[in-house]
Amino acid sequence: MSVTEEELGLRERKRLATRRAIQFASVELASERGFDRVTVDEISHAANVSPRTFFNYFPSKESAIIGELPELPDEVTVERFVSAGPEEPILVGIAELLIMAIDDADFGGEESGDEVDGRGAHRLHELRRALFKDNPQLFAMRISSMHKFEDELSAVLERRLAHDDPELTREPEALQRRARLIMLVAFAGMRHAWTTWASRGGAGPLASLLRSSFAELQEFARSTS
Amino acid sequence: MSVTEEELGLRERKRLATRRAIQFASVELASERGFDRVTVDEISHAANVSPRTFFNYFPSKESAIIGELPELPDEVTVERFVSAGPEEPILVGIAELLIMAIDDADFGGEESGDEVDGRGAHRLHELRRALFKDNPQLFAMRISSMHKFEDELSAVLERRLAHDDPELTREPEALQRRARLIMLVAFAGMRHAWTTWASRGGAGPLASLLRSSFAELQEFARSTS
DNA sequence: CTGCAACTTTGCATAGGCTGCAATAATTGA
DNA sequence: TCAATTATTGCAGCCTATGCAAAGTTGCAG
Repeated sequence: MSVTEEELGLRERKRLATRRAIQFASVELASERGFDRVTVDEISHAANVSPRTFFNYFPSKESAIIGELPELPDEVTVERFVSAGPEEPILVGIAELLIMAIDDADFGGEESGDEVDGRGAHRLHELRRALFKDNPQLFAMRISSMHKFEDELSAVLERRLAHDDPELTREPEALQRRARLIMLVAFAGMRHAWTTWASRGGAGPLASLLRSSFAELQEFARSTS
Repeated sequence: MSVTEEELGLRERKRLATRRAIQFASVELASERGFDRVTVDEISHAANVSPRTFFNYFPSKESAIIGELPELPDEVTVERFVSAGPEEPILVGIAELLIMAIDDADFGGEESGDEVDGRGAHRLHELRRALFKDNPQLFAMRISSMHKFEDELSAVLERRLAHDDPELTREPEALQRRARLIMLVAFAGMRHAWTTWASRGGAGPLASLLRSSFAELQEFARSTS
């Protein structure tokens, strides 16, 4: 039961609607014509706002298209991951974190569509996925825009590593480096999942492909050590 | 003994010189003022060319700053990697390939500076390294511009995997996916090395940090399997 | 329900990246 | 030395993006 859009004043509801209208227009036009054959003017016109207003909502054309950035799940879930213990394979845990982080509708599985909430949101996500499938450069842009998320994930991994082996906290630098390395490997897994998904024409839920990629990662780790 | 700049006509030598002048001006001005507080006009002026000429040499301001893209070493070296055999740890081999690919001066160790060839090239590389150290975003740009290299490396890894285990060629798709996964992990290692380098203030040769990062990668692989 | 405060939308002006085109200039090879 | 090739440049123009101030909305207290 998401809180979105219930109990909001007219002002905020309008804002939400405008935001979505712009995103929708962006993604739809980019799907039809390609990212750089659409102008902000055209998008704004399709969304019934002035070009200037477009830039009040998004800092760049790109950002209107690539969608919301991932966010770590709630602290309870994070804490469960952190304290899962050293026996629990870390890659599996990370995969689940990522699946949650990257927003069900965008990345995910079932999607019970009866919520009034996500009227257009669902369709927007589908369009965006199709767009990304045909434009790897957009996926690359999306990845590049995740610096903040990278740092957050890195911090969580640090907690996990410290919890698994308290010894490590005696060398904070090494701990941090290790966390960052694992974060980068996780991102490699994410990119891999996406590549696989795209090369198969976008069939199947991304979430399960992500699990597969992380399994292959595990397998590679085994074979190389 | 590099072939560069020997036995070239006046025309090509001028072209080379102009190219370097532009790169130098770009990097120097960006160091002083930051990437987006320098205009192409200013760079062009500093390099004594018209702004229009700037864009005859580089497709974007960015590309003048980030420098040449990495290239795989010669086929002999690549073939040695491909046929190293399954007992040879693949990550070590990849690390050496990367070190060669990313251009000694840019990434590397000693650099015997007595070549007449790299008069300004050496200083340019140093400046660029310093610039990258303080601007992680530029390093990110550089990484993003390596799509072609990613594919090349992926192809080499495919050959290596097929050579190590000919069975794999019976499932070309799986082979390709595996190669790509390893390539992405290798890039993770590269980013990690660079992060470490930058966070330590740019001390020490990048090549050895790359080896360290790949060793940590190996260590992580062992610990997680 | 009125009117003020807070916020949003918009137009306008401007900077800066980037491209096509056509004129001019330099280099090369015969 | 001349003609072909290639390089440089200016110019006009399109597009993204930002600051600023005017005009329009919404929300809320009286």
